[in-house]
Amino acid sequence: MKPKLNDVAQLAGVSVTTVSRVINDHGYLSEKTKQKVFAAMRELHYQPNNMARSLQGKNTQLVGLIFSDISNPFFAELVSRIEKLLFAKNYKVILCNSADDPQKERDYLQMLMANQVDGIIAGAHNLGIEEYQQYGLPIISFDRYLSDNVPIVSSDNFNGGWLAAQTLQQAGADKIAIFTGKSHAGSPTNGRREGYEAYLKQQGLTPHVHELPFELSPALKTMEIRTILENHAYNGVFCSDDLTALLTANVAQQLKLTIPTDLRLVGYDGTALIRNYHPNLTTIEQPLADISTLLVSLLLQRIADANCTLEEKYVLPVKLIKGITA
Amino acid sequence: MKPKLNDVAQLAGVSVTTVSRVINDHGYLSEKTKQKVFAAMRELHYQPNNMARSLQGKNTQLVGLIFSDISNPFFAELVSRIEKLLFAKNYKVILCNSADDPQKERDYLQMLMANQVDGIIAGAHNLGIEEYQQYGLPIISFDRYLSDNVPIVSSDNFNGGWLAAQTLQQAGADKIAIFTGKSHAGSPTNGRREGYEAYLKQQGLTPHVHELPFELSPALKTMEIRTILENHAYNGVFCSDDLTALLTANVAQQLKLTIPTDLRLVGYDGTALIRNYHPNLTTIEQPLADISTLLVSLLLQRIADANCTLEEKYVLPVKLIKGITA
DNA sequence: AACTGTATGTCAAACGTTTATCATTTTTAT
DNA sequence: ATAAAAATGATAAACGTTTGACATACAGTT
Repeated sequence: MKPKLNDVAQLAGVSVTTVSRVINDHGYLSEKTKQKVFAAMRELHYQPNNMARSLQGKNTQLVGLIFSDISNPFFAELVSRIEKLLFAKNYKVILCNSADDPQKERDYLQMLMANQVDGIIAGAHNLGIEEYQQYGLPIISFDRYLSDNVPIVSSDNFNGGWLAAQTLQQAGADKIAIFTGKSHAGSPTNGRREGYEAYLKQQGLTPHVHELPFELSPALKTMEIRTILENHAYNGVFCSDDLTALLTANVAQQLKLTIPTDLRLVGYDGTALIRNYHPNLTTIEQPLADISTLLVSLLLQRIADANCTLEEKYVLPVKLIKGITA
Repeated sequence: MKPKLNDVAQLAGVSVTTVSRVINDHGYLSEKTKQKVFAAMRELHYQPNNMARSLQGKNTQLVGLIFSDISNPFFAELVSRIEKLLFAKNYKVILCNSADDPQKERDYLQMLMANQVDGIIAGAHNLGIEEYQQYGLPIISFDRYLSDNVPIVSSDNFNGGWLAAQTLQQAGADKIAIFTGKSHAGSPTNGRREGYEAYLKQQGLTPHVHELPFELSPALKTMEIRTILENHAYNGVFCSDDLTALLTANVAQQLKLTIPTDLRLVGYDGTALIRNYHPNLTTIEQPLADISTLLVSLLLQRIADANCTLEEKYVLPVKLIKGITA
């Protein structure tokens, strides 16, 4: 059996109370007993049972992370950063791939509650989940409206869309399309699209909006894109995420459209993966380091003081990454 | 406060015992009381406290996942799949990015123990961690030797290396290099390299091994690759992971080397990401679906019966994905 | 000698649940 | 009507830890 407090106490020749005091640094303790206790803990490879501790009212030091799917490099990088930051603060992370399935998301929420997580960071796609309100749990959202009093951290999507359109135009494009996800209220890609539309309108150009459902497989998406590019003589395309931009580049190559002479291309996200392995792609970078730092810091504030007042929205500036595609 | 068993009992007008029985489906229960209890649970949004349950000796239904870094798409996809499989079996996942830091890995292990995880799946890079043996916890390893009696699941690295070399040769290459990570005992990339060397030897060709340390940033790696390609007239390169293959393709483009006429290229991993967004890349696909299924299934076996005998090694077949780079 | 501060111990309650035991009541079958 | 089976309850112990109340012992100061 695993060693318990009692075993440590026996080996160290002290009482359980003393051992517990050592562990929690509580009350008077001599250096000598501390050392004895630590030695005993080491010898037995003792690990306090977190279940028992948190039953006592201690925090679980667990945080739930709900994202649609971390096999998407953007979320992978975000989750990786968040995990690192939280680990440094002595928190552990329970990972949830909600797969954009509201029921799964609901199940995950329940599960996280049952596991007594101290808080949740959510960046899932499902909107209007009333459950988020019910539990009085600290929650911070990335880029999605979940419910009132759940703060939202996001990049400046509007400005990003504007910047993308501007970049395309300045690179010589005048028939500029946007490939974006299905727009539903509260979705962040809306902001990107609005920024794009606003810029085009200001310049007297017509927006051309193509909605590619988020759930579409890359193969189907490729077909769609191919059809679109064949039927419209666009010379500039803004893709509201980098992966779609890669598909578009692939299609362009198939159609013998040279980038950036025939077709200019701007993506969105600018993960390390894209910057490192696709330095050619012009894209709008979301400040992932700042985003994750802010998400974590806000969550920890809420955990420390459930009633602390936070802003409703935190919008972080984006940055143009100049490649050669626009 | 959160509702507890007692509150549910009161509302349903039954005893705690009965509620507990309903929850655990234990003993005689009438349909009527069951419904009453379920209704009360719903009304209160009751969630059993998993901490308390597992203190009772119940499993925590928690599994620890230790990988070097999920911002690497390969691990992201693997972790994503594992999480989905485990969630379907009612397990939750605690994510650990060990960052290839032995101390962090050790800390994570401790932490997972303290959280009473039922088991661990590890694919971290650090070798010879004696801690793995100490705790009598079910562990399954991906592609790394951790300790005796920790089963290893991996793809057929040797055959993959062989296949890659063969593919390059059959595509017309005769000066074939390998770009691989630093080799240390127990590392899986060794197998890939050995397969590559074996094939070349069999064909009477000289192996050219270039070790690019795993920790190198993409920018530095790119420089290294550039130097290598400039100083050797290779017409075929096998990269022991797809990301390095992408870098090599980028460098080739800079050096005006046409792929596959001047330079043939084969990668390794074949994640969905690569297959979807880089269909041109010829690569060796690790069967991620099978790998994750097997990892999970072995772990669950070990959890169900700590003494069940498992093989030491499970080697899953790889598959050549024919792109146009070789 | 009396006091103070430091260091440890004993004991017990509490956290929320499970589970066993025993008891009681209701239902069903004969 | 009687026995067996089904349904529920009351009670308490257990899981491993924390924490408070209280007691005791010894060191160093006055």
